[in-house]
Amino acid sequence: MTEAKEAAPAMPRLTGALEPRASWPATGCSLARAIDVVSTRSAFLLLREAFYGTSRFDDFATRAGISEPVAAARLRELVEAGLLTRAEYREPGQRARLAYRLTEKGADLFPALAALMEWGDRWLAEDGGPIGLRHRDCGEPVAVELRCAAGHRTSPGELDLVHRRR
Amino acid sequence: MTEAKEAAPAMPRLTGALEPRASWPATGCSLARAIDVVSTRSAFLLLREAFYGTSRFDDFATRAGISEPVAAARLRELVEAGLLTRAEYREPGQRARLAYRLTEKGADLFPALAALMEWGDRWLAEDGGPIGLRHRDCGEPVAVELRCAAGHRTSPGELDLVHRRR
DNA sequence: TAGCTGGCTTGCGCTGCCCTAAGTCAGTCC
DNA sequence: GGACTGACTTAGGGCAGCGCAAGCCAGCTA
Repeated sequence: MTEAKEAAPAMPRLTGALEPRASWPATGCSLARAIDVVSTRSAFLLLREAFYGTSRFDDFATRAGISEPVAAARLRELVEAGLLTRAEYREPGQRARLAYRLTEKGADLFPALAALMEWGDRWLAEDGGPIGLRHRDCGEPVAVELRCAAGHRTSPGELDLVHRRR
Repeated sequence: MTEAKEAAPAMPRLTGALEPRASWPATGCSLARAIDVVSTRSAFLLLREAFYGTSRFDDFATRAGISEPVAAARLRELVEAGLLTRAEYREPGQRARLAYRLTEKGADLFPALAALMEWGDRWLAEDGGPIGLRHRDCGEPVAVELRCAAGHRTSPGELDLVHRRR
């Protein structure tokens, strides 16, 4: 809540057929499609728990802090969307249970969740947030970065948006 | 919809006070807080347009493909949350208009949106998605990466989750 | 002064997300 | 064979997000 003397952050630049913005519709936008898959708060929280290693129905509901009907509905949707799989497993002397596990498609959302969490740590938490990521091999903190294929670390202002051939 | 012979992707590991997961609640989770700020589809789409350089009310509504009442409500919320600012500007001979611009806080969400878009490109688009990011200086494509402070590129399976001192 | 335009607001009704509370059902444990 | 547990489903109701269709107002243009 400091006084905003905003220095208008630099943004990506539209290039080629994308310029001006008014000349094209955003149909087929991959961001919109991604949001259609994980739009709800409950879906995000269930995925968070999946990344924390949760696999059982009741654990998902209580740890994500959502009701069982919502957990059931959302887990079903995430399975249908291919982000989770249900696998039967049986501990000795126990009856068969269902475990929900991330598929490769679901696991590949990790950077997006990590980026959101990092933003929340930076802008919404008083103390930097309760949970951090560390590289196991070297113990250093891990952050989300935008890098080009040549290895340069980039900021949004250094980027061009390009229209891919279709 | 291929047959799932999933090889269970490696996930981050809980360490220290975070292990086992059942021993702590996720109160104060930065991901949950971030989602509370930008939970709705319309908020994401408006932010997308802000990153594309849109600044006027009508343009936001039509380019994001949402109705004006929703655009008005969501823009107001995003301003209140500090992601956008309203600035009056006047072109010569025109009356004053309002421009919505990203604040530093809003602009800092770019990696998260880029990560979601990248995921959508990879898993939901047939052809890799309509829009790509390039590094202006070298022309190389840009991707979201998880890197530790020592510069190592990491995958989720190489990460530890740690509890930050409070 | 009358019209036009940008930037909204208001009033509807629909749908979807979410909650609580209660019920179901299969398999184990005692 | 009765209780228990995990994994759900069903029922009922509230509220939020959304679209459509109007309406409103300030300032500029004619």
